[in-house]
Amino acid sequence: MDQYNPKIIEKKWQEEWEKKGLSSTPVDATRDNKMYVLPQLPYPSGSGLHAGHAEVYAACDIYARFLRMQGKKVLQVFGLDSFGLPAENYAIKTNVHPRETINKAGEMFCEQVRSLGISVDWDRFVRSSDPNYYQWTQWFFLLMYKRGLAYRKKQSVNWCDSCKTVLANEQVTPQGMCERCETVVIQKEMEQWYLKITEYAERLLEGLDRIDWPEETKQRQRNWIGRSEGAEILFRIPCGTCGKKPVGQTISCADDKTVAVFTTRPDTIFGTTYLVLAPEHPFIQNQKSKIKNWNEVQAYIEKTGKKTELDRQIEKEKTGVELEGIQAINPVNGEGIPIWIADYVLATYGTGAIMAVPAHDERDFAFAKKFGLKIRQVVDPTEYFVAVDKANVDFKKLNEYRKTIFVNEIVFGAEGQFTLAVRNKKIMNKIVQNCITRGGVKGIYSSGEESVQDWYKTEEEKEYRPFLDEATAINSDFLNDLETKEAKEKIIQHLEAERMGKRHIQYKLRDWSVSRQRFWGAPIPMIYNEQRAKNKKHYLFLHGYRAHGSDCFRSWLKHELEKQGHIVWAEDLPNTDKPHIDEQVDFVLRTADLSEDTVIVAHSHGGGVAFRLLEKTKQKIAKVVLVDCFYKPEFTDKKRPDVEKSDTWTFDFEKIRAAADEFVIVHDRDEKTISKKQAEEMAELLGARLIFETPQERHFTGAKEPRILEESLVTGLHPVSEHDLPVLLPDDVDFKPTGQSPLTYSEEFQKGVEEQYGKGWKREVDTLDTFMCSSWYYYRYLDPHNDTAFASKEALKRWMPVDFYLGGEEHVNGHLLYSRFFTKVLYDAGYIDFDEPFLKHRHQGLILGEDNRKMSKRWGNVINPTDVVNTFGADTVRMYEMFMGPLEQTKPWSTNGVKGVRRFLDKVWRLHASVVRHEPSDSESAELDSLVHKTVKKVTKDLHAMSFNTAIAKMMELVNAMQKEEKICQQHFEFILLLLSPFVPHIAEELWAMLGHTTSITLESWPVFDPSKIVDEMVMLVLQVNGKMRGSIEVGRDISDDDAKTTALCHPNVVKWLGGKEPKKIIVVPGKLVSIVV
RNA sequence: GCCGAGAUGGUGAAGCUGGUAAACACGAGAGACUUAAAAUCUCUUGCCCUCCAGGGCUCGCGGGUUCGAAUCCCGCUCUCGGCACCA
Repeated sequence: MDQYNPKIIEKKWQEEWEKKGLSSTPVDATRDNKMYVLPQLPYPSGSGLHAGHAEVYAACDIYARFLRMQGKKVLQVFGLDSFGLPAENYAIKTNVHPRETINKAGEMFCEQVRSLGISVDWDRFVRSSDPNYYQWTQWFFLLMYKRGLAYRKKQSVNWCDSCKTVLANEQVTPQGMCERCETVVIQKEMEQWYLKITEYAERLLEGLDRIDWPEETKQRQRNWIGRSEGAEILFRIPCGTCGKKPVGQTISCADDKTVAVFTTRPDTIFGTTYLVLAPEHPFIQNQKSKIKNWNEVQAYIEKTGKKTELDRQIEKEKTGVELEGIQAINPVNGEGIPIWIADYVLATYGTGAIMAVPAHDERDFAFAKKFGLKIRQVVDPTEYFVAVDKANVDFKKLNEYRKTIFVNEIVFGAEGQFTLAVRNKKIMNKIVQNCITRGGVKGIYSSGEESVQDWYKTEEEKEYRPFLDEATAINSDFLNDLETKEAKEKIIQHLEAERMGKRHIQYKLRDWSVSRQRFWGAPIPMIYNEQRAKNKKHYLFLHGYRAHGSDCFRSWLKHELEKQGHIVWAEDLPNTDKPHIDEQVDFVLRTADLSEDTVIVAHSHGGGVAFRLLEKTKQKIAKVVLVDCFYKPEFTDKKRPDVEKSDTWTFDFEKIRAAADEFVIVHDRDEKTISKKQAEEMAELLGARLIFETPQERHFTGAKEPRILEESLVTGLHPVSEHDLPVLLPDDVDFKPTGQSPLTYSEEFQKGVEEQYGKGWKREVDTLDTFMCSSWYYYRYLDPHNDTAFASKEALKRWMPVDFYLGGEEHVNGHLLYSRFFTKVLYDAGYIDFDEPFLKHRHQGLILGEDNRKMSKRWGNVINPTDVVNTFGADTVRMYEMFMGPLEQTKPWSTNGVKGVRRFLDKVWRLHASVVRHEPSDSESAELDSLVHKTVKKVTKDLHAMSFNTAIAKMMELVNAMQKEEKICQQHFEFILLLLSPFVPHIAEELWAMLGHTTSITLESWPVFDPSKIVDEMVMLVLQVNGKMRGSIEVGRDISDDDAKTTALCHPNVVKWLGGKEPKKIIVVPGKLVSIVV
């Protein structure tokens, strides 16, 4: 017989499988029998496949093959994440087009992956840089835009000066470096596209509880999202000239300003002794004229602005400058307090301003101490002590308490004596009642008492440190004596009633910046018209039922817009109490002019007026913003007796749609009168951008809503029509980085845009972050050739969600979070009926070099899996990587280990020579028969649990046992081949064929064990005397407990160790042991 | 500083809801086959005392619960990962 030669058989079977289409996706999959196995999308780097990739593909493939044999309909596909920086950087160096580089690298990568023998459906292969792929990446961007989740904003961003691009927060290392090139990242003010992932913060948190992911990974996402509960509180800054002092809501002077702060401890507001603003806070520039030490302030702002993230970390000493000449008023007691700016307050978190409570916050304390600011305690820092005997404490209960509350435990004094120190008198009493038994309490003291002070505080500790715990409020007026929890509740209610603050939940998560000033990515499918954006606009405000031109947000907005030089028309419409839209439209047409720079802002009932107006006019206008509008009255006549009947509200939406460049619908998320559904319908009719918002006041009835109006009033910006996708990457591009997007200089790129959209319109020249490509690729696998949708409804329903996803830990707060976000957006938009993409997710462990260091060219310890495939065979590589240790664990490579696995496969090969055709009972021991069935059981269980290493160990055990037999029956050999086939498909297939089979082993069913054969007739009973093992006996499986006891007591070793004493107690664990206590 | 994961032979690691710690593999040692080497096969291999028999010790450290703890509880040490002036 021939030698085992993987080089020949592996190639042979790979071709055979492909020819027969054995890895094609089954057509008869249903939601119940399907399994979607997903290896993470790789970037095909020039260095090719590395050991970690091989681990992922091997593990997924073993699992997929196993599932197929179990009758599941498996989808397994492979693709490439082929947009991105490395190819572009290479292009800059060599002037070779990135498409060429990446296609070449991709082909090589695919070749390497194929050589591992993985059973993926190659017909569904996708590449994110192919136009029929990125067309849909662009489609997702438009979906986000239409739903108000994509917006453009100028703000400070992470800039890598070497890559010449903006980076997402997720792409900046903790040291403040660019993830890719390790250049120090700087902050730069730039206009950028963002995706509003923050909108989904709460749902991204909530969804984590429903998915099977590593607990650690979920925790990391929770931390990254960073939810804190607290309050936003308004502090008034009086004008300083009129001399009046505002208290709470009372407005003393029209020139008073307010600054909002966020705090998680609103209960400590009476301890606020100063405010601190971030140096970038816009309020500061606003107050330039009033700040007496402006030069000093400005110098400080400049100095801190130049600091990099890194500098900020190194510098621990607090710095800051007081804003002289102004002060803030504490809304709860009217006290005037100083305002400082300092860079320990971050502009990007909360409101960029804090109320400083130095007595109860370490950072504020350090700052106050340095600058000599007042410190006022408002939470009682007293510790209460209970002196007791250790023996009298019920530690179990005490530990229960310690899980939830602050209990300090200090041992001191004579032996066995100690005290409990508790921060809170009520809780202390509870502990005394519940946790201290028998002898009871020797005494109760508080830290105020002199005798106690020496017990627990050294001289050094007696000095005040900020006390951060939750306890009882003091020096706090109406909050006094309340516990922190109650005090928080009360102060929030108070502030809300006074309109000086509100409950607020703050997240650390920030919106995802997706623009890149790079060439090799999907173009952002937007067009802009600079002139239109700059033009002075003519705003037309159309108010609602029973309202006036100056009502709700409009008076504030009018003021703002006029300040910017725009013209605002905001007249009262006739008959606001009994509105008729035709009459109102006539009035508008008589008194206002429409032009191509007109923007209509309509509220509520005003929407009807806007629609009729657009029907009647021939003038095309720039934009229509519909705030909480409706296009047909939904309420009954009883509720709104004076509003026209719905039959007069019929509109020609085609005409309306043609009358304006763009429509935006802003809708109160919680609005009851006008349903969300109507807003969605209207958006569909108008092709409008739909932004759901939580206004500060219901139905946008009064408060300023700057964020949303800023975003919805923008003009000169358009999405590319869906039918015009993809926006193709042009070829005439100079890659050299200039800080401007390379697409800026492409003529080809802008060709035809003006013809189609009008003069002055141009394409957006930035490209999308590659993470956008990889946020949805698992949907494209379902239906990769579809050119009418990213995937058909039918395919989505059949295959999603992903049943098993294997990928790297480095993507926890990037790719994995973004993918969940995309999926939730698709769910909201009605494309899918689930909102978590990956049901079960695991990370492969990092594979280290043989020297236990990270594989790196620098150490010369890189293992190229393809080399190993060439020397030992793909089967060996697959099996070795699984045998190294648990899938999720970091583990070092060992060439000797590889040899060991190859040795094992050689052994299996040689086993074939001993195979004879007969029944198991004819020649072999019953033990081997039993071991075969036990192995089937164990391997099946381990594969379900992804414990590949132990499954392999068990199979090795079986093979070792088989090897000792002179002859083995064919049936047994087939069992082991079937078990091995997911791991080492090539050799299994070859041996299977050598047995005379003409069909592929991959089409066989997974073996089933016979439960009667895995039960041993005789079992070992372990004998213990006083908990120590003293011997063992072999007994029948069905021995009774009494018989077991009797037999055990007769055992010579037991007799010896009993030493003639009478057993006090005998414990029998059936089938396992007898434990005798004397 | 905060959050998380982990620590078992010379090495990678097994060890189920507490019940013979070290399965499987690597490495090492001895032997068989061979002129020799490679390959293969057999045996030994946690540590200590001992010719053997046998005994003692051992899962990072210290306690506790239990007839019995690698496993459960408490405290500590160290290693690795994440976050970090997030109010």
